[in-house]
Amino acid sequence: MKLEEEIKQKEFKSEYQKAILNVLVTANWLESCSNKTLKPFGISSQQYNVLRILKGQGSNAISVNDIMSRMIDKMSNASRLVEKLRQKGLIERVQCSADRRQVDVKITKKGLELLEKATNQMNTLDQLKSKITEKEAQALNDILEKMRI
Amino acid sequence: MKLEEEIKQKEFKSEYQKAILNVLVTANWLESCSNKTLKPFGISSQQYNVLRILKGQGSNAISVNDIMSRMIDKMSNASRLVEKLRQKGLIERVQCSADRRQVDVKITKKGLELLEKATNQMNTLDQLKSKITEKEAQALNDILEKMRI
DNA sequence: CTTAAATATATGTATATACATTTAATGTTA
DNA sequence: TAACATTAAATGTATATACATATATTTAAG
Repeated sequence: MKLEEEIKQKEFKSEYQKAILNVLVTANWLESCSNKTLKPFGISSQQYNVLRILKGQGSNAISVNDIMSRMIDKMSNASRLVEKLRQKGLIERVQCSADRRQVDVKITKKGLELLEKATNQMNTLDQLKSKITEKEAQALNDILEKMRI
Repeated sequence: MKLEEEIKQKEFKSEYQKAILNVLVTANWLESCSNKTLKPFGISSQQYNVLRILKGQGSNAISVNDIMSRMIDKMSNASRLVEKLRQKGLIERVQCSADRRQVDVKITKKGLELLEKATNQMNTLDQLKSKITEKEAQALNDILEKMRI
């Protein structure tokens, strides 16, 4: 969908200004799609992100700090997200014996099951394949990574 | 900055999955830059966005609904944002006489002044020009708009 | 060993989002 | 015109973010 329609603005200063707005609008749109899909599972997209990070660690527990550094959304309240997931029984928290400041976090069986079901419903990725080519996806990645220098 | 470093993930399913993550990470990064710049002015990036929308209307007042439809971030609480801006004296709110459900919102002189100062500090745009070419910006816009179909 | 610095996590506060619901005003239609 | 639907805005609740600060623990320096 055209940016012009999306935010009802007719003119832009430059392609650069459009680029910034387009990135923001697209991220918002993606986030909103995810949240809609995840709602029936009772988790937010941030909580989903944490579960995926934990699954990526296999059976290894990782610290809250590690989770933070792997999150898409900037830091800060990983510990609160982890606590929410614990309350739902989707993760386990154990104080690390080697370093008692640290908390080892691990996904539970229940968490893995929910994650799998949710991931099956997350079809943004498959849909994307029908919208842009692989070359376009690559170009997008290159340009976005240049932006963030 | 490479996505791999940004979220400490070594492998991705596909360029498509990377694309989605890259958009989210970049938006987050942009948002965070804006917030840092705006902090000294005492407004959030959402409030800044509202002020820009109002400035775009020149001396015309527009409704809360109009503001909502022009916002980058999805709807919902435009009325609360407007209230915050009113408390700071940056906008004015007048009940519309033609339709008493509506509220006409207009930026104040103080709001315009703050907006101008803040905009001068928002150098993301200028910085972007040194990072990607205009063609790349165009390509980015095309691809992102295809994504959102 | 003791004190100071650094680290890991948690918490407090203000702000924002999402979604549902409410309230008031306006439109529509039988 | 009365009844119902629609619209504009506001509000309630749960969740998330940003930033600062607090607490506990570990590391480093003297």
